[in-house]
Amino acid sequence: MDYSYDTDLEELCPVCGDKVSGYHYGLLTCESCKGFFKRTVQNNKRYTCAESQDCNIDKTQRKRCPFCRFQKCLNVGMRLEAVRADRMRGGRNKFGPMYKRDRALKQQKKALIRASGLKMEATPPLMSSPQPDYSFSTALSTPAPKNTHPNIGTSVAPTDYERNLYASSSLSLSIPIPAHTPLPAQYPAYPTLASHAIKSEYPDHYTSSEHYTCASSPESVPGYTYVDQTPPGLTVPPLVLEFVRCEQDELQVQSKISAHLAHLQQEQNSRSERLSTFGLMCHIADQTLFSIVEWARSCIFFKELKVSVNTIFIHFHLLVLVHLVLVILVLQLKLNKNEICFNNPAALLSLTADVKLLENQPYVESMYEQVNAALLEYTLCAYPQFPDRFSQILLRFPELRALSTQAEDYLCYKHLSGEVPCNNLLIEMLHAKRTCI
DNA sequence: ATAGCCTTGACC
DNA sequence: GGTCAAGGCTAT
Repeated sequence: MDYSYDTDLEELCPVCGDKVSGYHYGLLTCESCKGFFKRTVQNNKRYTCAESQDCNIDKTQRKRCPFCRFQKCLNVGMRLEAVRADRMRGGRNKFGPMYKRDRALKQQKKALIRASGLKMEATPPLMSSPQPDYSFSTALSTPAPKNTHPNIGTSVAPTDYERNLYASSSLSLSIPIPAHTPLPAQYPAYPTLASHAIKSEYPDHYTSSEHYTCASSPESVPGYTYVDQTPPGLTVPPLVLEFVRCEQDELQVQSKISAHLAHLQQEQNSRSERLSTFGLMCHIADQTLFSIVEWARSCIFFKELKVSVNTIFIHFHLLVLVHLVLVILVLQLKLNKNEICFNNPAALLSLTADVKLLENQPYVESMYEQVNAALLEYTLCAYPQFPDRFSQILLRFPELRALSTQAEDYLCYKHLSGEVPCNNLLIEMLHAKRTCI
């Protein structure tokens, strides 16, 4: 296996693909995009796009359209609030711990992949499949998903980006999904620094308003403080490795959610009829849904599934709920990062048991078995002192499903009483599922 | 206006 | 005292 691509990819600026020079305004970017972002925010610049606001931003073309470049900066998660209103130089900001943690996670991931790569060269994978045609090694013959930065090479406004998730030719839904709640065509009219509408780093009293800290502030990432350490000398099953590999960049997911929340907050402040807390949560759940769809698009299982993936997407709203419940699981069971990787595939595959019209049932079943086998192998190796860890984890899935069903019913009820925001994707998927099954 | 290099300063 | 992300400076 060739891991150099993954390693190299982490060195690329998510905005233009140039060489990364360090963490700037919330994430790893190149020096030029750092400067561009700083100039734009500090000088409160306004740009317009001469084309259709979807210009491609790469190293050679980044100068051509500052509008789309700035839009992309925001889309990938660069933080307005990291630009200092008082222009104070030097020192450290509140993102310090987040950078540190991200670095540690990247290091862990790299070490895990490298160590397993060396091991796999020496010894063949332990796993065997009852149906060789569907075995993981076969699946891997397709290029493994390597792009952890789905936005690279594209410059899309949130609306376009979200629409693109469903317009993809290979993975589009067979059911019509109406356009998502429209976000402004212009890039979010970010508040001016002078107005202090953005919580700035300094002086610290701006922090009295918690509007822009939300869930993604470095000190509040509940549940996702993984209890990791893969024991030295452990042979990690290739499937686990694959999940670790196709996991999305956590910092970017956080940044995107944060940017979305900031945007919602701004909308809340400007619109006359404000959303209820429940309405806001629906928006946030939608955002999570996009993350999961993104994950699925890069996951080997779904690349292989091809046709029946449409059916499975319909179940994604359940996964959003599963995700929320997972936070509780993490706290209760102290799952480590490698086990967390099983959440999406395992939960998803177990949920597909409900799908009556699954076109490729044997493949799904085979994958489900492989996911379980890999998890079993991993838990036995990593926790020999807790032989029932595997069954403990597995036992939680019925609970998750039960909770998902409850949440689904609640969502339906809320929908019927008109409390779900228009064009909510969760609802659309719920409808699609009911008409499909 | 851009982007590469320089200076600064809180935190380890 | 070293690190490294802030802001600053300045050729292009």
